[in-house]
Amino acid sequence: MNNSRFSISVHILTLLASAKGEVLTSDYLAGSININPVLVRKELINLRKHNLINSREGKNGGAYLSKAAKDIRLSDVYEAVRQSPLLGQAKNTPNPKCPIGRQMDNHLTNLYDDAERAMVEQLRATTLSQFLNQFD
Amino acid sequence: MNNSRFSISVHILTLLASAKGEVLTSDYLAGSININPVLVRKELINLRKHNLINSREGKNGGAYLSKAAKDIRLSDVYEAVRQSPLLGQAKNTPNPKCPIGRQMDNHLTNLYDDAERAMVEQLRATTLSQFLNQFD
DNA sequence: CATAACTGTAACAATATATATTACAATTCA
DNA sequence: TGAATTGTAATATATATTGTTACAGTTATG
Repeated sequence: MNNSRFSISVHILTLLASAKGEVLTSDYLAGSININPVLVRKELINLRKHNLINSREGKNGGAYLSKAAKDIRLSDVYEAVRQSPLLGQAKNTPNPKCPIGRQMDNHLTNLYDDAERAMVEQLRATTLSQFLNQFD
Repeated sequence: MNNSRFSISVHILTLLASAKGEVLTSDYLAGSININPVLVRKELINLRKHNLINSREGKNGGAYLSKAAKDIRLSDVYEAVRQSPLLGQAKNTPNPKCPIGRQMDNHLTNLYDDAERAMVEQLRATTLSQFLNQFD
């Protein structure tokens, strides 16, 4: 990952889980997270695309979880916000004339896949419900 | 991590391991990686600080591994370039008035520590020597 | 001992990415 | 119909990454 989208999405989902089915507005969510409401709405759209939340337009609209918090694993959240490999591949293209350089990307990609998989497995161990239960 | 420094450092170390003790110049390394030599020199300084390489100034100068490739684990490289948690904490400070928001950073930090630890353990499984052996 | 080949390092420029803001159409409730 | 809200685009601002230039300091070697 590259930014703080995972943090923001976990924060949103934790708030929704604590709301027990009530809808929360993007303004309310943004107020707790302390970021711009438009960013929250963008994240909500992404989370909805990944079937983690639903939202309602119009007056009394807002967002709510689309399934029970115990059925959402933090790995699901990670996968929803993931856009590029965890360990940043360099932008440059290694020199194809160099026998090491020209194979580097392949081997690094394999290595990164394994490393990222290990991390996702760890995230899979925690459900949203468990995460929420840690809060007082 | 945030950038491609891990990739660059692994690339550098792989080239040095393949050179079997011969020194390589930052210009040569930069040519294989296809980045600016100054960036390579900066990475070399960091790798040296972490006791992975040594370097010699002046004519016929350059860099070389400071220990056997089999004694360098890819987790060592990760730790050398690591500067911030793997999963980016958001820049914003959650609203301290929100009972969820005010505890969020703590719980996220614990979560991230566990996730990152799992990934580092996976990297620890591969030595630089093993990584190099994958190349034709 | 002069010269060429290097590293070390600072200062700065360019580019890319992330985040924030503004604005407003579309939707829904009451 | 009016108020509250999402959805979304366009644009601005901030921050981070990467690249460049320049040059002082170091070392090997003829």
